[in-house]
Amino acid sequence: MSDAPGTAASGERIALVDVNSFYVSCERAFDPKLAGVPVVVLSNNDGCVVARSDEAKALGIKTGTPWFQLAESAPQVGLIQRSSNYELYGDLSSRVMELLGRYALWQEVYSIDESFLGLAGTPAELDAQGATIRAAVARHTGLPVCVGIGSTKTLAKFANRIAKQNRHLQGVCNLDTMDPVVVDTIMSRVPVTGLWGVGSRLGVRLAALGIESVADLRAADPAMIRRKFSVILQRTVLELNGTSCIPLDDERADRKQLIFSRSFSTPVTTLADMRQVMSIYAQQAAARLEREGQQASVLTAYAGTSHFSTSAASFPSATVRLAAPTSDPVLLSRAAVNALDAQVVEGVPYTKAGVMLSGLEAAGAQPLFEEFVSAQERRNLGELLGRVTDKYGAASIGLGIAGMATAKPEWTMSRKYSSPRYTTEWSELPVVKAN
DNA sequence: TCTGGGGTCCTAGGACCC
DNA sequence: TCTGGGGTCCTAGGACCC
Repeated sequence: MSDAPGTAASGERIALVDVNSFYVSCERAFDPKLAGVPVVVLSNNDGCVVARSDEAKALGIKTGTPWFQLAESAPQVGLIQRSSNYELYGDLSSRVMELLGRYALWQEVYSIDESFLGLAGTPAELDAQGATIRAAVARHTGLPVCVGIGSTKTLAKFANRIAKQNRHLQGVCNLDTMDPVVVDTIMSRVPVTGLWGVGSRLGVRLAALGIESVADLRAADPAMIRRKFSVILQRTVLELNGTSCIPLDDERADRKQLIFSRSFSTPVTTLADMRQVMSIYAQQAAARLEREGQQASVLTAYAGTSHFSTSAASFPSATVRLAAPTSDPVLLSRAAVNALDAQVVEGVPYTKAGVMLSGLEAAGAQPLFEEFVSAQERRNLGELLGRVTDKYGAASIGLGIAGMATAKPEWTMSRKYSSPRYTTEWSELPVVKAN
């Protein structure tokens, strides 16, 4: 088992470390007023709840709740809201990840607030390592983490969930040092949809077979699961039984697609405005592509009306294959604008739009042809735009109809409750006073 | 009035080729 | 009425994740 490809070596265990209520914890790390009170962080456009403090959870607030439904009663219940501040979260994330890496044999950063770590030692030593990691992150970043330890990724994820839900474990759950009878009991109480990889759709289909708890799925026949569901769910069954089959991804593969998508603060109803949207979004996407050293060969431009609107729905979308892989903002912008032109209907209230780039590959290959500008000049232009926007913000420079630095278009995203960029902007550094 | 954004993987089916 | 058998590539859709 432990010698199979992609599994932890003998004696090794997998830890899953994640930050509790990550976005809320980031806000709290810089604003003491937020400690101990219900706090929610909102999605772009201050649309809906994406992170909740324990106190907010205790108020019964669910992830995805639209802010407008909470706004009125918020002052009465003492609920505080923040717009999402991705610069802050991204910066704290990299600090946490760097720190975690110091304690591990290997590390796979799984998301903005989660990392798998390879640990070695006796079960008791692993308990101690978990506590050490937790204390170190708290001391260096002010963020609370939980640590789940198991012999497979799925079990580590499960252990992490147990650590979060049971205060007395003090943030660390090691399945190897728990009484197996207790583990069985917990597994028979946790619904199968609480597992990594089992969502609500699978939950319904599994329930029809009488598989409702984690323990039920662990006891299921892997071959039957494979037949009736998929290899993915079969892997989950095997992993629950201690056989590692989800490979480690310590080398982050290049991404395969890139999406720049936003909802508007006010609907876009004219073709002229939509052209501007497409131009700006495509340039944003191009800038990311440039930063990652990649090129795209396929572009999809899309827009849509509100899913909550009662008037006729409209979801125009067009995909174009580019003449050659590119990260050139000029070409991508032109492609995006042209792609959607024929499908956008004047007068329809579009509430969101996006540009998706796919067929990505590493940059470096020479373009197959040149138009008016040489490839080298184009590269320089893309890099220049990237450098300027990195330094002065996305609105500081743009091509053609996207160059609107003086008047921000009315539809641009709103973030009314944003905290300062404490760690990434000199002028917004927190000020500490000692008395 | 007001409801996010960004990814991955697997599977089935069609186009096309020999 | 009979009307092969593969293989590959691509895409759309479904499901999941944070």
